[in-house]
Amino acid sequence: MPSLQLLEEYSQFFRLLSEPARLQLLCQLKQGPMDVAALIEATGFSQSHISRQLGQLQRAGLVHCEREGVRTIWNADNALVDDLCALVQKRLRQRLESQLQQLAAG
Amino acid sequence: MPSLQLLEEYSQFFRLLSEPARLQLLCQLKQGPMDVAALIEATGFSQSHISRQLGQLQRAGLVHCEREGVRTIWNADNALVDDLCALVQKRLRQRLESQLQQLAAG
DNA sequence: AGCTTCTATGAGCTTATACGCATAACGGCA
DNA sequence: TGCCGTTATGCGTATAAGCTCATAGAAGCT
Repeated sequence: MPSLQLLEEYSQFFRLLSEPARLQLLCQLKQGPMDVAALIEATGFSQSHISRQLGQLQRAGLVHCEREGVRTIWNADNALVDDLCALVQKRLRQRLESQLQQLAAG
Repeated sequence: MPSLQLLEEYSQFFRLLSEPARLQLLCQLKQGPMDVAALIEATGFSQSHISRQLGQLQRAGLVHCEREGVRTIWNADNALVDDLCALVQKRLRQRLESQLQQLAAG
């Protein structure tokens, strides 16, 4: 069994992804590098909120930024989140299909 | 890009895994079916706490239970969490190795 | 240097939830 | 039916974190 410390690290990582706002920012950045103004436009979040969430994602190494003059251009870094989401999506689909079958059978 | 609703579902799922206690319970059950008394013994959590966390995992379809007389025997249901944790572990290792290299290079 | 624009952060409010205590609900047994 | 052991749940508390407002910090321009 994984150590408690490792479980703690896993859970911290999953916690990052447990916030829709952060997932949404990640997905936006997957489309391509963007500055904060574009993220505000795309998501409707406040500037400070976006800044904080990006900070968390950055500390986890999921995004990085390059300063371009006065603007900060943010990039998504890693395919991991896509893979994780794909697995979860597959699971969600399976569950719904299973529920559908039960409904049909009942 | 995934819809906001789908992102919400992803995040709810990740939130389940964002609590060390739940991950720990899942890992224990991966070892084999157990009743609540055994889980209390193994984790040190209170009975009510365990009951609630198992309830959440059950609603997500990650565990299920069979009543055996007065006891409830719990089982882990799905390999998904193992896969997710494996991916995250790989990522954590990569990051640590990268930091190590930077330290050596600096 | 002073002004403007863009981003990061401290302070505070609010909500969500983990966690324990007490107790209710439920199943088995005499 | 009454009692006991096991699990679920209402309630209260504490803490973590999202979110906003205001403001500080940083970068470019004149």
